[in-house]
Amino acid sequence: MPATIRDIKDQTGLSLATISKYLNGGNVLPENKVKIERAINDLDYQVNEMARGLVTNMSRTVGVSVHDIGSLFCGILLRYIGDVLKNNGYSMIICDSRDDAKREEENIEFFIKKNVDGIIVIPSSQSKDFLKSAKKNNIPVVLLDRSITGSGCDCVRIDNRAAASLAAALLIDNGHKANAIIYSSVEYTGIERYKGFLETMSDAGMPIPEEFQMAGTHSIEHGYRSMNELLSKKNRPTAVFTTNYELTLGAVMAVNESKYSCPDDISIIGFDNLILSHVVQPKMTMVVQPMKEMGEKAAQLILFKIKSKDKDSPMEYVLNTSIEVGNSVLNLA
Amino acid sequence: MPATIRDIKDQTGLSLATISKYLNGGNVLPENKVKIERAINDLDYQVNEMARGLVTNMSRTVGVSVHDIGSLFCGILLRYIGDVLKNNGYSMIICDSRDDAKREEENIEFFIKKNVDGIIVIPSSQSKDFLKSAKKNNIPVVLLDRSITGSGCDCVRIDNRAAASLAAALLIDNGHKANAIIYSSVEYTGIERYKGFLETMSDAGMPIPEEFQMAGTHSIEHGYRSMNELLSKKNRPTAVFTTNYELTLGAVMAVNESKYSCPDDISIIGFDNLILSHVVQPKMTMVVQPMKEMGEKAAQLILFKIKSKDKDSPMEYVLNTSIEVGNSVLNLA
DNA sequence: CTGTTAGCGCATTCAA
DNA sequence: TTGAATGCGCTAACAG
Repeated sequence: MPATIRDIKDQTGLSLATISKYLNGGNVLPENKVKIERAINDLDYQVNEMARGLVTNMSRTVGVSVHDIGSLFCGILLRYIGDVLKNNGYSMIICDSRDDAKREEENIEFFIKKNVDGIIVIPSSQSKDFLKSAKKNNIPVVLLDRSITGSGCDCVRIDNRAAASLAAALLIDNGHKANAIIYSSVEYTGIERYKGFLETMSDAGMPIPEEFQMAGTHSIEHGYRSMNELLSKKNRPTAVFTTNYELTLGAVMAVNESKYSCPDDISIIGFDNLILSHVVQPKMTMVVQPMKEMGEKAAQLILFKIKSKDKDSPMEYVLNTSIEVGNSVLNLA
Repeated sequence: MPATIRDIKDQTGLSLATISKYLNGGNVLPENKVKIERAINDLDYQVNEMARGLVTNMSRTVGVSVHDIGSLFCGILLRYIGDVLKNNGYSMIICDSRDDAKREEENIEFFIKKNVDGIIVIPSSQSKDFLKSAKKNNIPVVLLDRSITGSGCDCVRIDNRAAASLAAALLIDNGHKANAIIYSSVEYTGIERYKGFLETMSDAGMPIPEEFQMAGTHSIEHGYRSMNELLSKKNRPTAVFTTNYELTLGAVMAVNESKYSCPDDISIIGFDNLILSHVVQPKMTMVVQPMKEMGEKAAQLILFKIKSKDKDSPMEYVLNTSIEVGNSVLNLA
């Protein structure tokens, strides 16, 4: 049986209240402090979080629902989220929603049942419906990567349109006039990037023809097939913007297996430099998201909401993307 | 404020004990059952897991420590583990050990502090030291992917030597006599696969020359560099065994960027068909682990250990690997 | 600064 | 089968 606060009381002769106060950071006479610390050490005492939670109505646990736990993007965010939470004494319960709205809603309900103090969601849903049980139970929610209109939740994300504009501007600067985009048309972020890219290109007098707009799923396959299709056209584009990690990976593989080479025959600007650049020749030019900052910010934010019971109007934290310049974009200018 | 069992009592007129009994699956008169169920529905009652845990000394939570939450291998296992646990009403707290033994030990201590009922570890450590606080607190542990000698823990894994032998046998059957291996020399599984491959090749009278034994880290980079090195030799091998997912990915990329092609110039047999085969041409021949079975078995096992308080001598569940035949191995015979 | 007391929500005796 | 009573380990009043 693990030691309880009573055992500390017996060994030190102090009262429960004094010991509890010490445990929660209150002021105690130095001599008593020493006694308590020794007893804790001797008895290998650890606070019973369930008993504490029953009184304080806090579990010191955060639920994290991710749209795909197998994706590198989620995995890396989870790493940073987990670090911050753990350093603050919070544990994270993770549930995978597999890009399924129903599962996502079940995850939130599961979190509530498990008495989490707060929830972080990397959403797959476009609608706010899945959050209703969190709302009802008054549990704070932070959205990561995507915001959801009308959700009333704080959100940490990048400006996807601006990020895509960066990519477009770089291609324009390098003199590319025949540009294509491979994007995910099944998710908010993909569509935003698509819009940002097309708009910037249009504004520059270089609208993207329909045959160079490759819509599809968020997958290596789509990147691979689309790049093959683009390469087989009589009028190939000179540059392609691949709007997420998986699409970039697939596109690069397609080029490498083809008779063409990057950047001599085709330029690529990718998205999310998760690992690819360590491996691929030439070094890829990439739009990069601040993964560490995003994960840490989301974790700090949920901790803040939990502690402050803050009911201010929701904030959007829009972080900056940047371009890591490699050698995958040829300068035609 | 959420409803408590007291509110159910007030509405139904029954006693706390009866309601509690119902909640825990006991027998209650049909009419009372109806009353209770209606009250639960009306009041939107949910059991307070912390209060329940305080009494039962169970948190219905399992800690999962993974060696790298960013890796596809861990991500996919987590998916299956999470499903089984959730379906049984258990939540999973995840901690990343980043392949660091110290972190791994801290993770276990953190789990204990959080009163988990059981622990699943996908270990990075070779030593059992990091498990000591689990031992002391008598918390069951299941190791996944790697066993640790003397740990006294149940374990779910594959037979890595046998798996590598399968790969060797396939190359032999196809008439390959100049074979190379790219492997991870920093982890148990990699070393086992290395040993299995070399042994089978030696037994067949085709020992692997040292210059064809590419030791290194578990990384895409190592696969990439090693394959490049092999390709640049005057006497190239005719086939290469890449012993994990990342190494396979790196090796494939290297070949695709080179003037050589697979399988005409060089055959590859890979490991862990996580996603690669959907994308790469030619379709890869792969040694595959039963990921779903592994994750589910580990989760079922920890649930069993938790419920049974089973103190039998530890078991090793060694699952079968198989080969998925693609077109990446040329038949020279 | 310290001690006494009550009670968080529930499961589990033991009687009835 | 049901009900009344007890306590899991801890925090938070409040009084000293």
